[in-house]
Amino acid sequence: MPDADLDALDQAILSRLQVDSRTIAESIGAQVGLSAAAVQRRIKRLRETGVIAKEVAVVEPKAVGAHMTFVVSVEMERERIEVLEAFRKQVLTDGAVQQCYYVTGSADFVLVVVCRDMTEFEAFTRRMFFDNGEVRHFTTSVVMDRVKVGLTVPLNGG
Amino acid sequence: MPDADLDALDQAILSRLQVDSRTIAESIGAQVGLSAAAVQRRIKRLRETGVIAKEVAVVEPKAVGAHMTFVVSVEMERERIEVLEAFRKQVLTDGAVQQCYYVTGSADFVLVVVCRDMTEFEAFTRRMFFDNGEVRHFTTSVVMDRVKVGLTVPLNGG
DNA sequence: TGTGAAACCAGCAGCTA
DNA sequence: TAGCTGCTGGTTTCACA
Repeated sequence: MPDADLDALDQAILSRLQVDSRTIAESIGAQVGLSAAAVQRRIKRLRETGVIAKEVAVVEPKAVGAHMTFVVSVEMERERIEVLEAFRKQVLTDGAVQQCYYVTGSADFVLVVVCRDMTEFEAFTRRMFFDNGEVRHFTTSVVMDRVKVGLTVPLNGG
Repeated sequence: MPDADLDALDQAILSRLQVDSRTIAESIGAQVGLSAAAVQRRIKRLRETGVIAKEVAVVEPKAVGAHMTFVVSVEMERERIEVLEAFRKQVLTDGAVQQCYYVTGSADFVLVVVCRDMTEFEAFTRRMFFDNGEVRHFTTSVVMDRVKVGLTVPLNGG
């Protein structure tokens, strides 16, 4: 559902909801010059058309004992479609993988991985890379600071 | 606020809210064996203690014309604290930067950047890298597929 | 815009560790 | 005692006409 052409009002609504999805319609309406009901109608439409993909709670990793984050670049042995597909599936089912991007360049995949500690990360690398004959090489970067973390998308009128 | 020791009930609640923050308390309660009021109390506490950092709407990038995603590794000229701090600030204010991690290894920062098209990305690299004398080198990977994108944190009882 | 339904929130009492 | 539960009434927010 690409480009569900959104007017400035929709964009203003989205820019609020991207920051705080609990903002009540009345408050948004006051800001953008719309009645609460009108705002709710637009939000409903944004949900139905898939512009708003989902609404989620963001959990502070440290608060649940997930103290370490890693950025891992992965290079596959061969770029056969089956190999890539199998790796995709593995990634999707593994809870430690927060994000995975299939990219151009020297690496094939870039992963963001969240673990309790180094031991857990080692277990992760074993099940994901060493036990997988199709992984040629991987490079780990330890995250020292999560400078900016979000899924916010730039909106022209944002 | 590290390790606000959460029991299995809290974890079960979080695992639902991480996927869909609009899940109503009654539904969660039915699943975990708790009254709606009790669930609401716990959610409130999780918000107040910062375990739930925020609740956000996730916007489908393509739906708002953001068709391209990039993973960019950045190496700074010198690792002086001022230089790093200045870069941090720039990152935080730039809407195209969705995520930024300060990492160990050959790169200093890893960015996830979202743009409408290549032209916009070129403008981004100019203002962020070329106009910044402290950036020694950067490497761009174009994202072909966002295999897995989220901020979900693994919960032991998840 | 307004009305009905639904979800959330605060106060109270009882139970358990 | 402290903390948590379930219950209930009052309020806010939402959804639909």
